[in-house]
Amino acid sequence: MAARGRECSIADALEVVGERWSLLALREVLLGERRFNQIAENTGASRDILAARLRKLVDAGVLEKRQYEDHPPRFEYLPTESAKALQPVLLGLMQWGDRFIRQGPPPTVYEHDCGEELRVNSVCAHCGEPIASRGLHAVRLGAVR
Amino acid sequence: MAARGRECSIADALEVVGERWSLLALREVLLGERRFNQIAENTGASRDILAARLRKLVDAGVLEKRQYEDHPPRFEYLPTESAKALQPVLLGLMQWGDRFIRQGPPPTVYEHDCGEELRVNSVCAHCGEPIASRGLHAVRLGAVR
DNA sequence: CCCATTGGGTTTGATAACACAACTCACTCG
DNA sequence: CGAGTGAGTTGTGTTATCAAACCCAATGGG
Repeated sequence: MAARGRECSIADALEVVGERWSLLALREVLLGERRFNQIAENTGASRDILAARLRKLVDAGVLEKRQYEDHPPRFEYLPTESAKALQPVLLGLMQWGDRFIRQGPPPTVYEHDCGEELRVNSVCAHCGEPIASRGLHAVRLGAVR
Repeated sequence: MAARGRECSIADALEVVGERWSLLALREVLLGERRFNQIAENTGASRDILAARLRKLVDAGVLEKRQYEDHPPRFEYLPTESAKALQPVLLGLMQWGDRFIRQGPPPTVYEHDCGEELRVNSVCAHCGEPIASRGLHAVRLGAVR
């Protein structure tokens, strides 16, 4: 698709999860939904598009499609390591939506195993300091094609 | 648009930044690009779509459009607090792309003010532990409309 | 003066993505 | 036998996206 523009892993990531419904389908799988009909209902995606998106996510290794019944054939979608690694991004997006887009209280609340309501903090893996826009700068950039 | 599906801030967030080019335009603004032509070239977006996306981001309060010259009128796009708050999400997406989608070395590298190459860690704001998929569970969910 | 260039878009016409409902297939259950 | 479930696919429109061309105001060079 987009063969132009800056070479960038954000762009690459969006090739896989950047289409409408992809991230919402992923949200449902990470919430524990595994079946096509449930994912369709909970996201609101139309069935044909959802089928295409799930196929793409499976092809990209984000989901695993597993047959859990032979007669009749029935399938479920499971999160891979790749999907689980994306969960903090989803949570970050959710928190951003809670704060800057939504009006009213957050519709979805998570609890961390420490017992408290979850709020995600993004910190530098080296020094542990929270990441702020002005505390970082790009030292190498992808070339613009 | 999507009036159906689970009530969810991820879905709300995607209404604003979920379309193709929105996040890439935001990436450029956060990298310091401010002018329409530069953003168009660096993302690869076509000019009409980019104009629509930028308008939407401005309307949603993610970017600020400022006139920096009167004759002829010239504009620049600046990141608001909302945009800056989204940067950790962008970085998370970039890191995920680096690790699970890309082959080869990361095209873009950031440095944190602590002097080290930036890697983002998502931790629980309360206990400071890294967030793993199995260390959390939803305690309240948005209703499915 | 005349022409090209820059900046910031809008218009146009073709192509691709999407939405919605209906349909299929392979069963199971009452 | 008929209804229901699960997991899609097919058919038919509508909408969005794309690339290229165009517009306008000003500025710079010959």
